[in-house]
Amino acid sequence: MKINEYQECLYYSSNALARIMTKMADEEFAPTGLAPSFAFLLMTIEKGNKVHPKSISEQMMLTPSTITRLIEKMEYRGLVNRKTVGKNTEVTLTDKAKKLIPAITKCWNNLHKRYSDILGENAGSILTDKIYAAAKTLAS
Amino acid sequence: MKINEYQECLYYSSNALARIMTKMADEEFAPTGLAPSFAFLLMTIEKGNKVHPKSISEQMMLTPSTITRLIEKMEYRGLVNRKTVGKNTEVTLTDKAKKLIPAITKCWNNLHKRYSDILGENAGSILTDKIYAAAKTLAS
DNA sequence: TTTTTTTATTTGTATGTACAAACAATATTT
DNA sequence: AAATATTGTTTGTACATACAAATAAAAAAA
Repeated sequence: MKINEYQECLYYSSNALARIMTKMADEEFAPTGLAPSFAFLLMTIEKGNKVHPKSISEQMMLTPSTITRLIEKMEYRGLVNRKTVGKNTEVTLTDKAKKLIPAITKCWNNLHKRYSDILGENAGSILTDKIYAAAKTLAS
Repeated sequence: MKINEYQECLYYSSNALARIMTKMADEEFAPTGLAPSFAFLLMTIEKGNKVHPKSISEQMMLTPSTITRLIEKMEYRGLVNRKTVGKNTEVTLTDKAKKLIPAITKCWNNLHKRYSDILGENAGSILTDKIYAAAKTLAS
């Protein structure tokens, strides 16, 4: 089966949407002073206990090296701590970061509201599900 | 409406899918020696005439500055020519690039086949449509 | 117990993309 | 015609992400 137009290409469309969503997320998370991936990192650490880069990487669907880089920066900003235990690294939130969590959650909800208002709550939710399912399927 | 999991977030899901698709596209376009965005740039120029960065930027849904950067690199590699006409820039393919077009098209079809085989031809196509539509809606 | 393999993490380096500002040309208003 | 605004393009700079290689620890096999 041949394709003729970009919009019929999943590489093209998914990247286009991702860029738009990233911009929107940048704007919505701006009040926290964090780019969205950092906010997600903090949320991921907050959610779990005994949080290691490997598991963060799986949850966030980013490579381990990217996680290391994110953690480095958050450590530098005094938002996470790192403790090496054998070959593992345990990552925890600092108090400063814990205080940020409510603001992050709020921004996250605002982001959700912003695109839901445009796409429709239901349509947005279904689309998100389908995209996630496709990502999972294609990743394996 | 509150969300609790990443997979319910369109920013998260769309970026996850985009990363996977980018990797897949990198692999499929590798035989051409071009990263997918360069291949798309060449296809865009080939499709039109009197091709200016502005219109390329609209078709590819990338910013003008990104297009300038892509063009620069392709010019350096002898694949496109640039001619300044007033405040506009006319971009054209070199013969070397024209000879590449069939291989690019082939890779593009391979990419399409690869994810269609996993997602199903129809499901993939519908998903792509919906993603594209959402991108367009959110961009305006 | 030594050797080999696997796993987790980090480091060096590269790339795609964007924003903001600069520049340059055209169009509009006065 | 001069002044102003708009438009198209490029440049300086920054950032998120990844790959491949290096390191280090743990697990499995010999």
